[in-house]
Amino acid sequence: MNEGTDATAHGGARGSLQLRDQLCFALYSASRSVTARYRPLLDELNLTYPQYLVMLVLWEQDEISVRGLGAALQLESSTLSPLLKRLEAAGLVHRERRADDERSVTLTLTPSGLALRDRARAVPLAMSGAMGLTEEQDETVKELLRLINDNVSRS
Amino acid sequence: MNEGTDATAHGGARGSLQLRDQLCFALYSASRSVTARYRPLLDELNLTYPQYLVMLVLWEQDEISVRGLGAALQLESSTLSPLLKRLEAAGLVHRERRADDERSVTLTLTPSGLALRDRARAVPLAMSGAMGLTEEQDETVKELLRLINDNVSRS
DNA sequence: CCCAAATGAATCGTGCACAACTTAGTTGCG
DNA sequence: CGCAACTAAGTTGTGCACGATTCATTTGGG
Repeated sequence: MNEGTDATAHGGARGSLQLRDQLCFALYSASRSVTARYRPLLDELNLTYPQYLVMLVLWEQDEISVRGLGAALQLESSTLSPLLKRLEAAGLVHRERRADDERSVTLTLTPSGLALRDRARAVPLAMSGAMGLTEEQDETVKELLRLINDNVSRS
Repeated sequence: MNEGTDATAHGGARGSLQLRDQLCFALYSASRSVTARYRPLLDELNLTYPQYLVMLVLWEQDEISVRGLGAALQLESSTLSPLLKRLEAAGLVHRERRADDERSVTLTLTPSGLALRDRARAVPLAMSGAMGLTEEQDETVKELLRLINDNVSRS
């Protein structure tokens, strides 16, 4: 009814200002919903969602620099430094300046951090169930999200 | 090579702890990239990304309660209250207690807030270009994101 | 060798998100 | 009517995100 006021209101929603047409909102909204759904699972592990992502990286590749972690997660040191301090305070991660380059800090898992991996194994499957996508939909959306990420990050 | 340690390492990635297999990370990561890409566009309008979303709602439906806005954006009053104060301070939004229910606050656009709509028209199209999806991919990913959102929010 | 540029991490300030709580106002039931 | 349950906003505390800046260290060119 109010489409007359929109420049491109003829089905193609690319230039619309309507919230429901915006891919960005679908993305923002789904991301927050998913994070919220993770929360109770991660509470069991005493991790926040970004902390969980950091642990995923470390479980995959122990001994990594803050810089390398930032590259993997696309996060700045200004985000990671305080987060890593909290993980260190929780006894999951050890931080140490590199002997051969004092600018760099090497992250390693403590025994406790390594052990947490076993308790975390149930998390991805539980979440996959909550999302309720078929294997094919799951792959499709992951591919499209990575495409968006690549296109938008480029330049 | 380290797939032997994963419970379900045979192609199906549903239960993997590897970062690149996680839909949640693709989602989180794409969402942040897209928001970052919006930033310079929205700086022109002196809006943050969540503020822009609030303005989208108000441009679509002027006169809405904080509660209604929260329902539209799936955000709590604890997030919206300070954000709306900033929009009011910027002279874009007017807040007023309802006469017939003093608990409720009605939001309306100021002339300046209404005028901003014209300057915002270019934003969605510019972003659509930056994301670089075909019309079909755009629709597909929006549908799947809404499906995820629905499934994950349910219960 | 020296010093300017570059690099890696951390710090600071602003603005979300959200849980837990508070305050004020409304409603409905005995 | 009276008051307990409920509702709408707002406040507080914690933890991201990120730009801008700082600090220590390393590197490379003259």
